[in-house]
Amino acid sequence: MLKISKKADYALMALQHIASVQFGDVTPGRVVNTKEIAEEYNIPLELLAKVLQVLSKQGLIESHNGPKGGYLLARSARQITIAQIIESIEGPLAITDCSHEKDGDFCMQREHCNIRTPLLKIQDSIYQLLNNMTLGDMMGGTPLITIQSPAAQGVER
Amino acid sequence: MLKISKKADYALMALQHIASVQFGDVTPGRVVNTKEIAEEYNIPLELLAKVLQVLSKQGLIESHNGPKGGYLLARSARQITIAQIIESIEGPLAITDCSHEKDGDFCMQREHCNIRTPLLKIQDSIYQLLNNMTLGDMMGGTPLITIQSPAAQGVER
DNA sequence: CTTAGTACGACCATATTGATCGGAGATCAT
DNA sequence: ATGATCTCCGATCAATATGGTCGTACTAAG
Repeated sequence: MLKISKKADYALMALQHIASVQFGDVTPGRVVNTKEIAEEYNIPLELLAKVLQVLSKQGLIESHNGPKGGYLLARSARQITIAQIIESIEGPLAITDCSHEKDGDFCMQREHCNIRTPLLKIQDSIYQLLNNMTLGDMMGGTPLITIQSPAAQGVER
Repeated sequence: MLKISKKADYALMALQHIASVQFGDVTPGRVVNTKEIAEEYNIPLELLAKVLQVLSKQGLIESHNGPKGGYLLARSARQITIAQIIESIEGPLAITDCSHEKDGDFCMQREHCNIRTPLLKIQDSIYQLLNNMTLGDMMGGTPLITIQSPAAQGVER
């Protein structure tokens, strides 16, 4: 059903939370630890920890060790796109198996496959969609998302 | 990774094939049986059969029993959208679990969930994308996707 | 040097999906 | 009518992905 995984969900929630604390009015610049997020959103602590580790390794957030430690956004919320977040957790967007096939690495039906090209177009459109929306947009502040999907420029129907 | 299932893949291939036979130059109007499609695209016969049965039950194709039997599109290729095909097989498009929650049927983190609204916007955009492309578009060699700039206007929190 | 936190890797349980098997019911040709 | 060919339908199995857990090591602040 084209679902995104729970881990990715958790990643989005966590990043939204971190961003809102970091740029919020109350305690701006404060680091946020795993436990705080887990409790706020009822996310299993250990699982969330792993998600945050991945995000950290991917360079979306910075980790600070030790007591009083926690996580911080690595860049501005406007510079983190939804696509980046989801791909950090789930790997490259691939609507269909043959999306990133190298030469000589075909699926069984590739030979006469008639749907690869259109599917890749669709995939590209979805990617544009996700990549044109940032964490900043998600937070309400000033929602400026502009989607001009390139794949969409086709003829009208 | 936002992947669509193999069954849905098969459904798309099969429908594309049926459509191209039905409206092709060679033997227009001919019915197509399961075996022919399975062999052409290297799809496991039994699995494809089940997929076609579902498509038939969903009213996308008509089945004709007995020898010389097979399948026909139930309507014109331009009236069958990619969204309809995929949803026939995979059920309603749901990018996230809470997409179609009824009242009182919350996910654990719904209470403080901060990402539901933006995700629903994204989902809607993807749906538009899939619903604006038809089987007919897929065949014409020039797939014309039309997105009407969707999602993220005014994500309020 | 103790404590509170992250980092990391191995691990299990369950759900989903892909795929298979067996038979029942139609339909057409002969 | 009868058999061959086809769809129809339900049950089942295997593989994979996913969600979730555990234990331990490492780091930094007090």
